[in-house]
Amino acid sequence: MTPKPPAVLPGRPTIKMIATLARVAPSTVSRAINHDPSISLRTRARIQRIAARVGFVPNVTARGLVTRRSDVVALVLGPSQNPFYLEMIPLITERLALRGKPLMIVRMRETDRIEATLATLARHQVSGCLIGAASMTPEAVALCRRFDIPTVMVNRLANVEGSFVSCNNHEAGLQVASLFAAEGRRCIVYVGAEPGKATVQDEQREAGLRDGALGVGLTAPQRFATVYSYEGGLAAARALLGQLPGADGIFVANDIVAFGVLDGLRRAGAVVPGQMSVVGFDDLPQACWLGYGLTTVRQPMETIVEQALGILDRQISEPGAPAEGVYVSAELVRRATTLGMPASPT
Amino acid sequence: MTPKPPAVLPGRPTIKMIATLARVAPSTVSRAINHDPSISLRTRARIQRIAARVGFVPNVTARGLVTRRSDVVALVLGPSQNPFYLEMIPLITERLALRGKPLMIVRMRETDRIEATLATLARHQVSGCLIGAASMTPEAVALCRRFDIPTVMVNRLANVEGSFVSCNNHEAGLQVASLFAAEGRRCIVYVGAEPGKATVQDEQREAGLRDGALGVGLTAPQRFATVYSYEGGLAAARALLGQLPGADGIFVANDIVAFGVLDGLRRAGAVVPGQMSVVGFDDLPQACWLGYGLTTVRQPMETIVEQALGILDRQISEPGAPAEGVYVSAELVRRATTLGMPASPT
DNA sequence: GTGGTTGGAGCAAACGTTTGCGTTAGCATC
DNA sequence: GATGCTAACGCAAACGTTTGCTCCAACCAC
Repeated sequence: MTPKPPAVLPGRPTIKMIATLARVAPSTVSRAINHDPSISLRTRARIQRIAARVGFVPNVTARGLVTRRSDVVALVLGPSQNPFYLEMIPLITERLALRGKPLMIVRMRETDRIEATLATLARHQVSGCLIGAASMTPEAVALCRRFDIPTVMVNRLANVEGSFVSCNNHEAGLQVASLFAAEGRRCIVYVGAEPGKATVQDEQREAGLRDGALGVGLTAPQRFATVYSYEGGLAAARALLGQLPGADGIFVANDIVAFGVLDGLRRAGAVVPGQMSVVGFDDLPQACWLGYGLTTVRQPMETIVEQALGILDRQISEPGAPAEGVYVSAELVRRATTLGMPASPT
Repeated sequence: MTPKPPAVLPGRPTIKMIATLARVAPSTVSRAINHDPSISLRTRARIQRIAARVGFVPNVTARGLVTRRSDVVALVLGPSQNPFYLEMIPLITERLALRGKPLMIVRMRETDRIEATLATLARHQVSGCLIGAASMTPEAVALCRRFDIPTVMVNRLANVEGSFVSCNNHEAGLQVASLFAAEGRRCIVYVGAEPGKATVQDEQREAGLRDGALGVGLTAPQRFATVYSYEGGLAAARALLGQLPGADGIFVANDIVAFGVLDGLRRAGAVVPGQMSVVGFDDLPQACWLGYGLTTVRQPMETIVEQALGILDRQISEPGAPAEGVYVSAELVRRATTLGMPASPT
């Protein structure tokens, strides 16, 4: 009957309600809330007081409509089983919380195309996007530009333009090679991804190992391919012992596989590190558990995340900013699966 | 000079552009895209063809403004170190992807109040919310209602109203007790959270263990408190061996602590399971690694997630729906840290 | 031929903010 | 006492969708 009651009280408080309550214009409320200096401190304080009293919560959806930003940062993950990327999530959310931004996770299944995934991000007007375990294509990069989504690839390299932050895989490979050499290892192998699934990272790690090995007069390390999982590591260990019994130094592309390799070797009776050294990559929390003590290349996750978000910040604040690429250096952490640990105190 | 060029081509395609392209009204485009049956199949197809051709991506921000929904589901996590909740993320994102919804992660730090966190969700108009490792308060529940955010607590119980899905912790405790009894254990202990940090879940697990133990004539299990981490487990093992050397059956509140307990026991020379049984909770992937072989209570994560999302679906589609609570039953997975494994074939 | 139905599409008003400009009052300047 | 300046605020038009109506033909039964 009554076409519409004025409705000043019901539902969630909006800027308009506060405006009428404070007897100012909605625009003034908006500016007051956003600390616009062109509003006098008196009114600003008064409005903020009222806003707090009625429990006002700004609607970012409405804001996003006009600013074309949602304050949300997306992390796109591939189907990878590697817990490294999961471990990154708490860190990212924490750092983002400092900026008042939430994190949106988008996971790609094996069959999903990155282009479709980016469309999802575009729908939600994310203000930035981190590419985790997933690969960019030149078309995807174009889409990002078209949709105006600042993007940085974290820990992924690809032969495409764009910002990235990655650790120096080649250098890490060199370090591992020289560790093996210092231990007197003669027959080095690299355990990596199956053909066609190797990323640029993998290749660089392997290349580093190879270059390092050749540099000290060793033969080029043989390559064993396996699926990236604990079970894949078990299988790799079996294959390796069967096909190359003389192997005495193993560099595994990531920790999760390395744990499998280690357990596989032990089950087969191989003595680590006496007979054989094992080095992983990532430094997952489990690496320092007593049962493993895995020597591994530590990716400085905090630094990586910090840098990635920093780049994103810049790309967001000045849209035309050029792409940035930064390498952070990885650190070899020596534990029980290689020789020569400095004698432990006591 | 010219006040504004018609601008039919630039920027991201909108419903209006498609409307002019197809010579229909914007509303018709909207309905066509959303499969509204009141649009003839001919026009619908024609519009969809055009939309696809120009690469139209609907703007959920604009939609959210009117529908007051964003299609985003939030998962709020506490500061817990337990990887169980991280493992849940891929599963949730996958299931949500089927529904075309992305996942937003909101992490609470130790000092954050859940009420503030919910405000964040309200800003973003999330259409639903899963409470993971974090505790609800009655005020928080009220806020959810006020903000109209359907909420389900997953794997968390609290003495508040609201939907939840949880595994039957008490029953699991009983199972563990009877396993210990069948093994002839006499001195059972429970390793749980520090005082004040125990959740209802913890208490139920412990209560189940106690009830089971008393039921078969054992004394009530002693309780050891520790921080929920691997290192906490190590410490608990040390304390336990020192204070209660006669202990022969340990039920640990979760796997991550159990791994620490196990390693701590081994380091101290205790023989597992000969001298002592160890049972964990969660069935993390590491539990079946060769180095551990942890007997543990498996939380059926798939079922839990499926149920939680199902409840959420219902709460979203019919806003007034009553709260639902479902218990799923946990399954004891016997491995190497308890006796009596069925003889392995071969 | 009339009146009633109905399928298909358009109109226009929201939804809650932001923001470029326009307006006002107060004050100092000459 | 006009003029100019500035600080403080109001107006109104966006932003891209959705949705309750209205409207118009075309069809049906009588």
